[in-house]
Parts: sequence; structure tokens; C-alpha cells
Amino acid sequence: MATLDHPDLEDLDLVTVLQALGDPVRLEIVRQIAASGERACGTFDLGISKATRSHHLRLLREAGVTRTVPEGTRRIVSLREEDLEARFPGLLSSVLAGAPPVVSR
Amino acid sequence: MATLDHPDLEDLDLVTVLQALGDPVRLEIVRQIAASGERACGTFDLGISKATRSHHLRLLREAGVTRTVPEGTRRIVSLREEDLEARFPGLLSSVLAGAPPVVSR
DNA sequence: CGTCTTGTTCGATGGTCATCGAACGACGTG
DNA sequence: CACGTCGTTCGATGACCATCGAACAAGACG
Repeated sequence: MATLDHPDLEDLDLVTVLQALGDPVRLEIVRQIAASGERACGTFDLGISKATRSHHLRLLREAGVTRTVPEGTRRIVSLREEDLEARFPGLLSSVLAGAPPVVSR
Repeated sequence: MATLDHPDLEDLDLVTVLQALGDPVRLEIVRQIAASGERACGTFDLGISKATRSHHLRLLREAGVTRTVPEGTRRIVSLREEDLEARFPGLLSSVLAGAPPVVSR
């Protein structure tokens, strides 16, 4: 079972992280993960297509914001909270505090 | 002397702020302002043209990250530190802590 | 194996963004 | 007023981004 590529902690780049978070869809993904600890790809309530969801999840993983682990046919996504806190203390918590839940569609 | 438009504190939007900060040029602008408190437009050391500088400064102002005040022929730019702290506590300070100064060109 | 489920990638599309030179506008000064 | 300084806007350009349907890939199961 292959693992997916994730950047090392010291390779996390602030601009890349901010770019990844500076999108309403990706911010909502991060919020929904934070609310439940981890999520399978198919459990996000986003109102976008599977292809677009894959696109955004890949950007979050490549920016180092999330960790994705294959589990059978599913992919489990979690936040790299400790890595992000170590690298940019306070960033993730202040972003999550500032991101209100999206009103249900 | 006309003042420039700035969004009200309660209109500051997290995604817009993150998008504004998620660019190496704009992040460097914010860092240089933070280092000196305020700056005139012409005093930034950025390595880009005047037109591009105006473009980026307008985005930062419209996102509510900076305040721009005309002073004669010059425009003085400062960070809306208190507004940003009130609206997104800890965001600006963690971004500034995570943004190393750009190596001199 | 064949089928189903989950998720990714491809390629296309339309829109957005960062860049700049040239031209313009506002202010200050003599 | 004319000129100089500072900064903005216009329009063009090339690159990038978000979107999706269709096709594909991997794992699980019978």
C-alpha cells in the first residue's frame, strides 16, 4: 500500500500554506476536518464535484496543511496540527477561530 | 484631500485576508511595514515596478490588511494591527512570526 | 476473475492574476 | 502657471487557477 507524498515539516512554506488556506472551499475542508478530527474523502459536505474535491485535497496535502492516509478504497484526511503549530505557532488556531461554519446549502 | 476606501472592521473577510497575505510580494510588504511601523509607497525595497507595487498595495488595502493615507504627493501605508487583532486574534502576529525577511537582492 | 466502491487524473474551458510601460492625475514648489 | 515628484490607472500579455465529465486505477468482496 503506497503512501502519499507529504512535505517535511521544515519544508512547509508560509506563502504556500496561506495560499492553500486562502480559498473558501479549502478553508471549509480544513474547518470540517477540525470539527471531526479526521475525515474520509467522500464524507465532506462541499457542493463540488469529486474531481474538484480531489484537486483541493491535493493542494492542501502538498502545502503540508493536511495528511492523507489510504485505508482500503478510502482516503482518510487529517490536519497536521502539531507540525503546523511547530512551524507557524498560532496560525492554524487563529485561522480556525476566524472561520465561521458555512451555512448549510 | 480625498481619503481612500477601506473596508470596515466587521467587513474584513478571512478568505480575502489570507488571499492577500498568500503572495510573496504582499507578505514582504507587510513584513517591511511591520518592521518600521509605517512606510511611504516609494520606500519599499521590493524589486518590482511602480505599477505592480500599486497593484499589490491596493489589494492589501481592499482586503483590510493595511491603511493608506495620502500625505502631499506621498501615500503612507500602515498595518491595521488593532483591527486585524480584533477581527482575527493572533493571525497577523503568527504570520509575521512565520515570515522570515527576504534575503537582500 | 468480475463487479462495486472510492478516489485520481486527463483535458478542456473560462476566468483570474501578476507583470509592465506608457499615460495620466494630484500635490508641492518656485 | 509650469514643472517636478509621487503614485495610479489602462491595456496588453502570459501564466495560473477552479471547475467538471469522462476515463482510469486501486482495493475490497463474493
